[in-house]
Amino acid sequence: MSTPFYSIGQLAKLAACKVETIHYYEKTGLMPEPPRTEGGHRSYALQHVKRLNFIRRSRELGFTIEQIRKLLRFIDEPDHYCGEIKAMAMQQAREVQQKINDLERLKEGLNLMVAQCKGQGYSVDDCPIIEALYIAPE
Amino acid sequence: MSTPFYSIGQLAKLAACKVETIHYYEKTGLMPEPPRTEGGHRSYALQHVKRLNFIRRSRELGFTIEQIRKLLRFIDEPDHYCGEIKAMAMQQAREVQQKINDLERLKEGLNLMVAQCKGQGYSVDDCPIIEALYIAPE
DNA sequence: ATAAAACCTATAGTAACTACAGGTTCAAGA
DNA sequence: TCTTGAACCTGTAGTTACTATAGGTTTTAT
Repeated sequence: MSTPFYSIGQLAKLAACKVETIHYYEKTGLMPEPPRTEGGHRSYALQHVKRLNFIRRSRELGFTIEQIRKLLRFIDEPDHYCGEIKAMAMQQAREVQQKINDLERLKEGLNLMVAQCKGQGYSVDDCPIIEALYIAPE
Repeated sequence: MSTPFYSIGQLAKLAACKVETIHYYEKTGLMPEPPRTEGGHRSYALQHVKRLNFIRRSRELGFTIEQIRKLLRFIDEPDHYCGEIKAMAMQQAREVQQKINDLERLKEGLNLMVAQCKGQGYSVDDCPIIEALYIAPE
């Protein structure tokens, strides 16, 4: 079996993120400062791979760094309970729904404009898209 | 009737954006450098109100500054035709749809986690949300 | 005339990274 | 063992679209 230590490049591959991002997470305290080799290279263990995966997947779900910091505190301190984490996930789901609603309205507006636009061959002066955006005050 | 000149503060109110944002748009070339008063204050006319409204509404529809710069070039140069603008609006609609799809998947993931979580009273060790995020390699 | 509100410029800060520059260490082949 | 190239190191600057602050000047209203 191989030793359970990973270079930062290996960690990056295992958790599907970039080396620079790991540096950044370390600087901002999401990832711990790992032990180093003689020469000063970072040396990671399996727990780091797990933690970084957690961070990446949380980012993919739209959590901000600050929210993830909070989630990690819940995990790091063993006296916290699941309720707080559930509440955060529910809140996050609500925010995502809100964003979806906004984008749906936005899409409506765009489609309306596109439908009305005669397209090629007509000058910008007659373009209803421009019209729609260029609302003159009074 | 009043003179058709507006201070930057009045312009900001008429186009529903902040004074600092107008400064920023000027620096980055979206808004032109307007004439000044004796004392050096910016003096705007109706065309500026229209242009700033155009920019704001385009931003609300999710266009980036670079895209708006392009749209404004189409408008500023009288030899362009509506087709290019229609194409940009359609492309934008496609991108918005893509974002909506991504967020829908994300919401699914969150709701699944929330549904499985027993909540209050259970320790973090048993939490399926943590479980779902903390995917161990190997 | 005076004082408050609005304006001016320039710089730094925000989120979450990404991309250098210029140097050091590690791993593999000859 | 030596060498070379890949991977690593630190630190700083750039990205997007603004927002905020500081410290000073002009305008406007009383």
